[in-house]
Amino acid sequence: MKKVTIKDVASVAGVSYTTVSRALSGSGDIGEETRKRIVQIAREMGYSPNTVARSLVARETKTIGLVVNNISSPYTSEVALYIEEQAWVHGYSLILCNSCGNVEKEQTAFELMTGRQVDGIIIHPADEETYHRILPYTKNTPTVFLNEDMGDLPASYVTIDNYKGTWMGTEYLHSLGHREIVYFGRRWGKRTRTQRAQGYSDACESYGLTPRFIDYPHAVTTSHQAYQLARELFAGGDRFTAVFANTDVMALSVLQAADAFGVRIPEDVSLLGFDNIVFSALPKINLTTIEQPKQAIAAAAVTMLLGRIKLPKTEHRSRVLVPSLVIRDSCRRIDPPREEHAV
Amino acid sequence: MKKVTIKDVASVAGVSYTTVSRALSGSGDIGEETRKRIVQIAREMGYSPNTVARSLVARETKTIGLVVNNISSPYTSEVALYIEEQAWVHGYSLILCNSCGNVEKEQTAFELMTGRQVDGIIIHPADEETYHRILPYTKNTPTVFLNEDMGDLPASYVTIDNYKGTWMGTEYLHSLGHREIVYFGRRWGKRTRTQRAQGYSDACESYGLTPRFIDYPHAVTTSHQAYQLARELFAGGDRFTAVFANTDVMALSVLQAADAFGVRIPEDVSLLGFDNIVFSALPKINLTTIEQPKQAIAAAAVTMLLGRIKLPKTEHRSRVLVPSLVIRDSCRRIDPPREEHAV
DNA sequence: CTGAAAGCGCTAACAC
DNA sequence: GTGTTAGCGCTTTCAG
Repeated sequence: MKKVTIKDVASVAGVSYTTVSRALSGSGDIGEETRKRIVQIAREMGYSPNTVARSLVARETKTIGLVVNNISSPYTSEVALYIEEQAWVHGYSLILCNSCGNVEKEQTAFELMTGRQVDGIIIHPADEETYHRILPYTKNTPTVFLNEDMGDLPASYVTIDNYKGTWMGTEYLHSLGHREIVYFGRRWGKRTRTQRAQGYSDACESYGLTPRFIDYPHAVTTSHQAYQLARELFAGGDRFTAVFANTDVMALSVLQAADAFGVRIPEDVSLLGFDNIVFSALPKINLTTIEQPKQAIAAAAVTMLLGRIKLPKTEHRSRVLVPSLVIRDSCRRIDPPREEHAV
Repeated sequence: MKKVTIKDVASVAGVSYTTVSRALSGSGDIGEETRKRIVQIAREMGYSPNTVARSLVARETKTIGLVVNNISSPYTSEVALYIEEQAWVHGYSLILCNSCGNVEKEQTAFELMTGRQVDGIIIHPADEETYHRILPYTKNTPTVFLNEDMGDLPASYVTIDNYKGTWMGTEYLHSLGHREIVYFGRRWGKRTRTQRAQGYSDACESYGLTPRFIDYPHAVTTSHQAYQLARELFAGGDRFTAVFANTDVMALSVLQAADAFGVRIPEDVSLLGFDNIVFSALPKINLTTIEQPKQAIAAAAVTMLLGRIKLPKTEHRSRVLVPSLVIRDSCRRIDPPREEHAV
């Protein structure tokens, strides 16, 4: 089954293959008569253009790379869906790669993708180190970072205001009368994580509360590991009236552990998540959470990347979208123990 | 920022660019001395091979296309993760495309992907019509169908025994004493769907039960639409003691609707799902379901595709994996109304 | 309006 | 061992 090329069409049509190229790419100077005839013949012969060859001369592949930690994470897969849709609309295809939270694999992914001449890359970085690791590749390939505030680094990114998100969440819990809130699943290594922890921490301070953290040692959230950690939380015997989870997936694990320990949510302890994945809206889950505007994030990332592909020289830009509080049923009002009345 | 090519390296090294090619691709005849020197120079110059050019001559891209209905579906994204991992292990990259359950878009995706010279394609078809629509492309590009029994059609596929799955589920419900089981979310257009419905239907018949179907008119499952349908189910006032949902996502919607109507699961009605997505294991969800071995499916699909890429002439093959029952808490034993005792 | 020729970056015969 | 040459499929000057 040999594939039919432009030359095959040319010889059948009895013209030079240049003419065929022109007829097919619709570029300018060609007789309407011959054009139609060639297009017709090409169709009959089942011709389909070889994009690889075309890319080689055009020096663009109309392909963008997407590297994420884990495509099966609900948050990520939802964003990936929107990114693919946006890319598609603009005539771009997606090459997907899971880094598994591994910086080495991120680097390999960049090597592979730049080798494949992708026009640009969107990366949800695994770690703080990521930036430096992939820096050499970003010199030649426009890159936008997803969900990560790159601060002063020369990098384009779109993210949300994580600091504000956790502040907002803490504020909400405080307004419900909670004074003993533990932050579950703090991690290190990325600004996003630090900022989330910081927003909570600063809010606590401003309300005169003592921040308390449960740190999560692993790079990628797995339900199982988060569940183990949540068990320790409840087994620890510490006092707290609310837990603010670093992500919805973690919150779900807390929910599960609470269930195992006979702790009722929200009667015994309130639970607040972050991300607003679809399953958080489920009945009996009904997780109150901080929403990330996923569709807007995806659209902004694609738009930004396409902009940089067109004008690579432009200064780096950033878009910081705002999260919002989605109130469902996992947090309840309680009577604050001492200082003051609930608002 | 011009990219450095093999020629640049050659001129710096003072050799012909063929030599550089040989040095870099490590193929055979070249002096160990010069090889090392060239590799060194290439590294210093930041050379990175242009895979596009290489693909053009090699006539392979080491890329496989993956087209799915919706990457954000939990089942799909999990399978996609495993597929990407498997592909990666074998040195292949993934081009991802969402068909959104749309046959037109599937066709466009095939056109695009074959144009990009992918070495093969894995497709989770949207519809029965899919096969015929993409047939012309499969002539030149090895294709394996995912999650769809292609029957006698000349096509390679890996799927599970859906018929057995629903039979097994129905049998289980029957064994718990259920005699009025409704099948929620039957759809048309794919064998998979028909087979699921049929397994249930035949099992009912063999147990002397009357099959009852709630049909789902849409192509892609959205929680919202499934929820609406589930509401109608409970609003209808029909009698039933168990519902067997076509997918876990649908089961979750049933759960939600039940909640809204004050119907308790499993006290008032038992609920059985299909797929075993991660969230079904959640506390308070704890959905009993038919498990699809996702990792095995992914591995089989990649293996099969790679096999066909290597030997395209081979006869079409199929792998039909077996589903299994995962018992959790959403189905309970009841006293059968009349005929006989529960086992 | 159409054809000839060059070349995108790389590999693979085939010489030397 | 290394260089020369051709060519993968296509687009794009540049002539005519």
